[in-house]
Amino acid sequence: MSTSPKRHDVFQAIADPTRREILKLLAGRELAVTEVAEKFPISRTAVSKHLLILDEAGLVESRKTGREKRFTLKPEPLSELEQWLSYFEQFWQNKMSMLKHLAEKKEN
Amino acid sequence: MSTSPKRHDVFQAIADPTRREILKLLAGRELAVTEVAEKFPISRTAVSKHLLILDEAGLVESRKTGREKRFTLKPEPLSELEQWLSYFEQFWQNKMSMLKHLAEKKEN
DNA sequence: ATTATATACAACCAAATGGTTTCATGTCAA
DNA sequence: TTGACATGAAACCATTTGGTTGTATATAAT
Repeated sequence: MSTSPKRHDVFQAIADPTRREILKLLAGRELAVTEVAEKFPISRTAVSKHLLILDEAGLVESRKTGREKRFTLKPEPLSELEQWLSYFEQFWQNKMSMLKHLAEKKEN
Repeated sequence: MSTSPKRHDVFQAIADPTRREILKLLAGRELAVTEVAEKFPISRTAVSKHLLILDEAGLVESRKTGREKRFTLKPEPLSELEQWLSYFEQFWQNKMSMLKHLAEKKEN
């Protein structure tokens, strides 16, 4: 009845860089498996597996329309991450060290 | 010269539940490998490996005093996570769904 | 000097992970 | 209805992961 059997949690789901990219791709727009796969150098099957893992973590939602299955981001489970993170904020006594660290990363 | 060769990033580092627990343990206090290992059902060697991975991700700092090596939390790299998360906040259009999701988890 | 403690290092192992290719099936278009 | 397209599913593979045990070495404590 509930969603997927949840063999993967949010922390595992976002551990993989490809999956993190997929999430960004699906943020806002709805894409079919093939459309997602086009953006990556790996096979459609591999992308499909990543989508399954993201689905198990509740991070994406899918809808079958005709022969394709279209996915969108479902950001809610990220709250668990946010919650986890919030615990550590108290140990960032001086937020400066964090800001400095942030400034050091040019990358997104 | 920089810290460790960083074969592991923050996302991978926090993917494992044992490592997440270790981080909480080290938040605030400084513990030696053996002291950390005592809190887990796994071997000291296994814990030591987890500490190495956390170190590679820059999430802990160690200091050798006599025959022991004492670790503490170094939360700064968590900013990368926070940064990553912040991107998705815009897709949480109504924060209610997030709060609802948070409310559903009794667990910490 | 001897023993106990704290850690490191190496070898090994089973299971999980991230990928592939191949084949089957359902759906759309000519 | 025949072919093209989108996906699913299975089998397989190499590497990584999370763990183990055993051995070595440095530091304390007796």
